[in-house]
Amino acid sequence: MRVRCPVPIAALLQSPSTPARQVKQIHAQLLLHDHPPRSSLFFFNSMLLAYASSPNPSDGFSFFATARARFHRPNNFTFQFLLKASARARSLAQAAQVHCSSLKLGFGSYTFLQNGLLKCYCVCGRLVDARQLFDEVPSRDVVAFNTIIHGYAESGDMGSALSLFEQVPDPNPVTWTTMLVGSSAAGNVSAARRLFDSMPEKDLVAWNAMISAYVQNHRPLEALHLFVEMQARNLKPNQVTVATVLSACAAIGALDAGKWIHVYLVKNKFRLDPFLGSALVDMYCKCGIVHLALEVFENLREKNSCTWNALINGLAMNGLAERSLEMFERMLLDQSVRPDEVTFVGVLLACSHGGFVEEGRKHFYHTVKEYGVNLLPEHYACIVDLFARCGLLKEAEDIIRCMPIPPDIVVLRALLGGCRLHKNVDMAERVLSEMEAHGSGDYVLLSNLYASVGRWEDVEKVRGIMKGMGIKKVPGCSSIEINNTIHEFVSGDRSHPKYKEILDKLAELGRKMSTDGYLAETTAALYDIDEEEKEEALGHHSEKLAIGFGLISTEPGTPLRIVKNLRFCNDCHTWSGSKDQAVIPHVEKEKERNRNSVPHQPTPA
DNA sequence: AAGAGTCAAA
Repeated sequence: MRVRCPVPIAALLQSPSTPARQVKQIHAQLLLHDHPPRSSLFFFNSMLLAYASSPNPSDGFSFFATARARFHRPNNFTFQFLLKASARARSLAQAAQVHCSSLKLGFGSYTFLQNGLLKCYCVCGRLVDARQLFDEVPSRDVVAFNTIIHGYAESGDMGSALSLFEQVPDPNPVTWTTMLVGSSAAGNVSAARRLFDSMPEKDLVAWNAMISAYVQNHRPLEALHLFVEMQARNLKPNQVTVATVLSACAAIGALDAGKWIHVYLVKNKFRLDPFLGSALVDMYCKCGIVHLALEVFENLREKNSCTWNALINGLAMNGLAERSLEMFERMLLDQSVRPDEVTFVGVLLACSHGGFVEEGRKHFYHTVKEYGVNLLPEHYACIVDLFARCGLLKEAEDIIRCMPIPPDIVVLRALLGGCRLHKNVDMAERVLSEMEAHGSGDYVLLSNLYASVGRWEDVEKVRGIMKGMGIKKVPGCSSIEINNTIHEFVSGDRSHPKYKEILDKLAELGRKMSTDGYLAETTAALYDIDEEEKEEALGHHSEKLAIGFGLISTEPGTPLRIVKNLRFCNDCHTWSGSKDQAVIPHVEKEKERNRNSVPHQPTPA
């Protein structure tokens, strides 16, 4: 590459899509060619910006240090980009140094630099210092407000965020969106929605933020509603919109909607970046269509660890343990990605589903360390589940005793499940008393265990305790997609306008999946049988993961429902449905909303 | 030439 024509190179450096490798090439070229000092500052600033925006922002500092002479007299842009590098590298020390030099050269009153420093304080979690700077600066523009409001929101201090928000003289869409996202992160979707509705002008980012707020708060149906509304208003979705909506489809198991998005983004020539690729792979896996997930994955030009993780976890979730582990092997061969915590959740899950004790042991004790991955509660849950399921109850319990973090309820439940499976009453009682210390126990499981070893008196005792505590079987909820429309359905609700169609669809899906497990699930859904009968019907399949339809338990007090995407969770030994079913804190509000259907655009031919 | 807000995997 020649450095004869400077302007395109500057443009190249400023473009976020220029790969880091190319930046380095340009860097080398720039150093080779001796530019006249007057024009070179511009290019060196551009280089600096490119480094500051790269995945390794601290390269900016080394570049600045080695090429210091070329920056003969740094200007405000130089400092601006150095501050950007400091913020992205989360380096307060660098920021302070840059700030000092900028003061010496007389840039103290530059608003861009003040805001840059403010940003550094915020991303480093120094909200008190940030606030002090903010209060001292005479020229606070809206960017300064947005920056510190974002800082407060990120740190969970919505009170301070709100009080500043009320002082912004002229809030812009960025200000509103910052508040919206903060409210959403605090779990306050209705506040987020109020902000969204109050925004004088909503741009695409604001729509994306609101859609995302719904997804992140386990309300994917409303996310899809909003997406439809957005299109009705002729707003063109972008990559971000599409990735968010795909995750909503994945969460609710909306396959047709997900396919529609897939067609949409191909037709509109969206670049399949790792974000979109991962979202597609995940959506197809969660909808149980593994071959489409694989097809998308193999055709992706860019993959990152999330993409690999989506597939490895997706295969494991779908019970394809060997394929999942094969993919993991392939990932290890790919030099451009490294396995992380999430990868190993998938790997251990696969071992657990496949009953691969040796392989699980190897990964848990060795591979994880090889790649410097921290063991999370999820990893412990998987390995304990694997051992406990295979009858290695002692080893499973030993792992729990040696955990550097206190065992959570999920790990204990995994062990308890093994106790039940292998009829170890003593250990079960021990585990259960520990679970009670966490404020929860699994009495249904204990009662089943007593029953399985014929200790009927104990069964009665446990049932008595359950009755006394008001514990009863809790109902579930579901959604189902028929003709591009998602219906929410309460199991056994024969007055549902689509009752007949829903039953037909369930039967059709049962036939399509055509394995005993799925059929049993379908049957359970059709006849509205209870948990115990379902377990009977499922037989040995209840030990495996199943994706289909069935009954699900969620919050006490909500009606029994059919759930789509039903799967058996090895970690917690419970049946669960789509993510949004897991948390339903808005029972009252949900009654107010029209929850029966989501219209979707017809799938293009 | 640049600063603030939105996206994927458990």
